[in-house]
Amino acid sequence: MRLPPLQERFVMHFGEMGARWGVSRTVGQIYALLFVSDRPLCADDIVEALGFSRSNVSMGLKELQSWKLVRLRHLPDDRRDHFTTPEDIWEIVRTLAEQRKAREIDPTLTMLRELAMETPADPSEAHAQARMRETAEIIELLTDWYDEVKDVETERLKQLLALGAAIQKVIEMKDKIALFPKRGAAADAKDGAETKPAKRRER
Amino acid sequence: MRLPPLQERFVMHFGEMGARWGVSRTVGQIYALLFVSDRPLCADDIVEALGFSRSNVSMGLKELQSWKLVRLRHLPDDRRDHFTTPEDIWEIVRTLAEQRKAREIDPTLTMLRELAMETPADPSEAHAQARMRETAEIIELLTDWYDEVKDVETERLKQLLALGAAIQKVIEMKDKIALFPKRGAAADAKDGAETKPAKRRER
DNA sequence: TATAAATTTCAGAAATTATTGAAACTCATG
DNA sequence: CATGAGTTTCAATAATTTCTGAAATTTATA
Repeated sequence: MRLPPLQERFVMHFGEMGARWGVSRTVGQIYALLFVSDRPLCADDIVEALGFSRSNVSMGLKELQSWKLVRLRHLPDDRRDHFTTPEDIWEIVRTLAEQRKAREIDPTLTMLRELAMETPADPSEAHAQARMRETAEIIELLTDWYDEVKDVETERLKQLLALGAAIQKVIEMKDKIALFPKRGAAADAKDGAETKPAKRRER
Repeated sequence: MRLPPLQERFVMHFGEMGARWGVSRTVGQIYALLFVSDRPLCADDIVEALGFSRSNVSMGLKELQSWKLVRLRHLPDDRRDHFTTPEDIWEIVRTLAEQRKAREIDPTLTMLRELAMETPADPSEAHAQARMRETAEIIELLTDWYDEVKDVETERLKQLLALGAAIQKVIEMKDKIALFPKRGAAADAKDGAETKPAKRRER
């Protein structure tokens, strides 16, 4: 590996981390390298920098493309594919969240819903099925939240994050204000959850 | 494997998923089995149900204990250790979040902070270092948010989740209300982020 | 404290996953 | 439409991880 020291440490760390995230060490390192690079890199650049075989790099790039984590670019007077990561790191965060949801959460939820529907032949399965239903409900709550929040624009998102748990105070305030109701219905001042527009349940 | 059909499918699925989550298939299956079981199970029960070797089950249980995902119990008139998962699934969600943060995020943040502090010998590292700094900032924003929200009690948390992106409306409302300021400072009605108590930065 | 049940350790075997190099393929260009 | 740079595929091999069984250790109780 022929790489300046800071970059090398970064790349090494993400190699190890990648392994915990369902990609191989190689793929993690390739991504880390692209992420810190100040220009698009082609496969040969990566071979040069990390010392993997050409074919390994090719497969790694293919996998990163399947994760939508890298972008293909073409430089003038160079036929080779070059790769970059988005300039905007928030975009990367969003892509990661989206992909992990699609690969881990969604299939699990599908399975749980299937199992929740069935009528077990063996009555001893009742408890297990109840737990599966409960799990599905919680996952639905979390993914519904995610689906709502994921499209909030970055600046707004930062505001929400900065508020953190203090959001509770704001909700309490809103509840008090609801004592002067806008529309006909007399709001329940104790429970802030009612204001949600209407539960989505397609997916 | 001697297990009724719904449980078997559930256990199999979580075995595969576990593999994507940094635990082995075996560990995933053991956890899934404990999760749906209506009583505490001992190692022999697990061997019986899943057909792994006794020692494999022992190591799996040890790993689950290191994740704090299972609880040790003792039944009357039985010397064997028995294991359960928490009744309250939200508690499991919290433990998972806590553990994954500790194993994946915290070490990464430490490394990024270290690298961000150093003065690169090679000036070509400037861009890489800038990206690392930016990454550290975003991770800090997210983990600070998490640290604030993680202790919110479950019912409150459900309310927050149910609000979802609609929270923006509440913030806008709060901003308007801030036009009648409580204390001296005249609030900026455009930017809701200022109300945060003060940035924690210990960890 | 002896003993027997329960659990853990650990080195090797088995299974899985990652990596490579050679060959096949693609496709813009002369 | 032939060439060759660039890319991908794939079977083989290397590396890693997981799993096992036998032996060692721990622990409750007699």
